[in-house]
Amino acid sequence: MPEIKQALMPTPPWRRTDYCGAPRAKDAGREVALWGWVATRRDHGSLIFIDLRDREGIIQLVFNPEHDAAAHAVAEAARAEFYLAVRGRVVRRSEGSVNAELPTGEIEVVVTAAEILNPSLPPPFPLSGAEGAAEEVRLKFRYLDLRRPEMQSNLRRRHQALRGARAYLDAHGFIEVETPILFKATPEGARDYLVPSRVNPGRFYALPQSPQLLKQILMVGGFDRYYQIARCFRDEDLRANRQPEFSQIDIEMTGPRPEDVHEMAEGMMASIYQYAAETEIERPFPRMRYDDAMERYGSDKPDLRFGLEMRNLSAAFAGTQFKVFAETLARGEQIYGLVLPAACQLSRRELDDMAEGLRSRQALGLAWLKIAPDAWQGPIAKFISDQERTRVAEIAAPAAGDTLLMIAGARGKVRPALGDLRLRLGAKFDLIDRAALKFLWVVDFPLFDFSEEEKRLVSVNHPFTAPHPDDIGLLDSEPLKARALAYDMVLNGQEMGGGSIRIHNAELQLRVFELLGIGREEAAVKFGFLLDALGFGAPPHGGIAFGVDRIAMMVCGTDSLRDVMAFPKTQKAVDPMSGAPSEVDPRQLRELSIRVAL
RNA sequence: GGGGUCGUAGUUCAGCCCGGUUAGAACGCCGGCCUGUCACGUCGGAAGUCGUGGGUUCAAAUCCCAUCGGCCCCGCCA
Repeated sequence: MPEIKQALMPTPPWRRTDYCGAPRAKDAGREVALWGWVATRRDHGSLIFIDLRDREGIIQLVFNPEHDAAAHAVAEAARAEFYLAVRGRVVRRSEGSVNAELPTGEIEVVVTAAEILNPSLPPPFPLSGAEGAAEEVRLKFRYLDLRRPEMQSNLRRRHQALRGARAYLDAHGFIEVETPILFKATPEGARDYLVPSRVNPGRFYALPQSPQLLKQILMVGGFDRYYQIARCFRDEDLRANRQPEFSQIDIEMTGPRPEDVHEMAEGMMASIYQYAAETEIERPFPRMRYDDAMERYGSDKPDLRFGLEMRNLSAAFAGTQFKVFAETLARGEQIYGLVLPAACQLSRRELDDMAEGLRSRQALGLAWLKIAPDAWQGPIAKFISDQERTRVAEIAAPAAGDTLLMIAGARGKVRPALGDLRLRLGAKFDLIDRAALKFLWVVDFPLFDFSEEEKRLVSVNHPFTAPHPDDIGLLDSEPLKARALAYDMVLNGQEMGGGSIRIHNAELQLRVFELLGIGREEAAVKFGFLLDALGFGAPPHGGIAFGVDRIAMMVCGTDSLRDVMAFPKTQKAVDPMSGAPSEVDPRQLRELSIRVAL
């Protein structure tokens, strides 16, 4: 079997001159040598066509037994996903046999020599055509999945996005510095992945959740402008857009104001979109205060691709006869509503389902009114006075045929709930402009939130975030009212990145730790190196970090992170291809002084 | 930890409600024929622990319970 002999050879019998996807009509007459996988094979008995595929595309090969019997024999033996080397001449296809679907469709290669460099088992799922195959199978045979043009294109766009980021950052004086993967466990934030230290029995490294502290220390270390495409690890449950390990474009600058970070980040994002999508994006991005985002969209990452803005209707219902609203207001709670335009009609059933969902999940009531010119309609219409209608109309301006949806309850619950409803309605009625790129900055985040679980203040961002200069006085009196110098970049309702100006003064940092319930001693043990560093002339600094995977999802237009990562894990954080995580040899555990208690 | 949903040839799915002979289809695979196809065509063939375990029943892919796994979501996570 001549094909087996060639398959044992470590290198191909001839060099490649072109990628399969490269030749065009102008190459007619050229002798080319190609390597690639058999995408499809059409055997006419004597004449055989093979579509050969590599990363650049697909080209049609013609095997005619009258030209070369040996090459033809190879084509006869070849099957899907065999890796072939061929030589031949590029020829123009005859009129009428041109394939307009293929970029190479005006030409074909008449093969004069062919070798099977390696045969293939029949692929366990079809690589062309349908998206059909179950994700588990795709992940198990990821090397085959990655050959698919769609995955090839996604990972290349991701590569281009990173090129765009690097090009911009390089041009603006940022220095790429690598930081350790074996780092120190941190008490705040997500669960850490731990790595035992063999030479220090009983001690553990943690994989970094982000290089946050290290990049701050690089500022103290004088690098002035730093960036890194950093791998980050968080041991939390997975989602369609969340993997346990992911990448960030991590950036830190000495001495910026928030606006300086914004300008830089917008420039970088523009560069990313140029490289990865050949798209110009509009700058500067609008800015929205956190309070406004919550008030109008019920979210700290509002999707501005459609309207359906929320309004606080509490004032309109002061003194109302409608018992539920009256009780809500008496408790000091709020009524928020949004107007669904006449074009979007919800059936009674749909409204009831929505109401039921809100009641069971969040213990919130949904009320609705259909707007008719005179009398509004709905189960609660009879409780609504003329005066209330007038006042609601002033605030929310509904038109005839519209539906007014209202949720009553504590502000902290109502706004996100209505915001969530807004998103579902936007999707349901297809109000979202798919082509739009709606960037914005959300600014003036609160510095702290109160954790009901832990009965203490927690950082909204992280404990190193600087308070707004106007609010430093509030730290002592009303810390929950203090704003942070923090900002998120949001695109189409997705958080692309977030950052802040950091605390660069050890005293202020200790004060913030204290408010978070971290005493001086604990701070010294856990963050001593940071506090020490801040004590040696640490310059003011701040920065931002972007989710590379989410950026890749946006430029590829996919909903699943797994489509833009080469080797993602399943929801159970398993890699079906390698079988990780796996059990290990008892000897390895002994060396690490680890005993497993299940 | 919780909710939803799916699991049947290599793949995608039908059959399941309403239990009843040999569990079907398409694609793929194997073999034959075919010199202009491009999802080639055409003739024939092989291929299934119905996720796993238990239960109900004369009889289970089908009904019940448990369990494992994929996906989506809540919690968790910036």
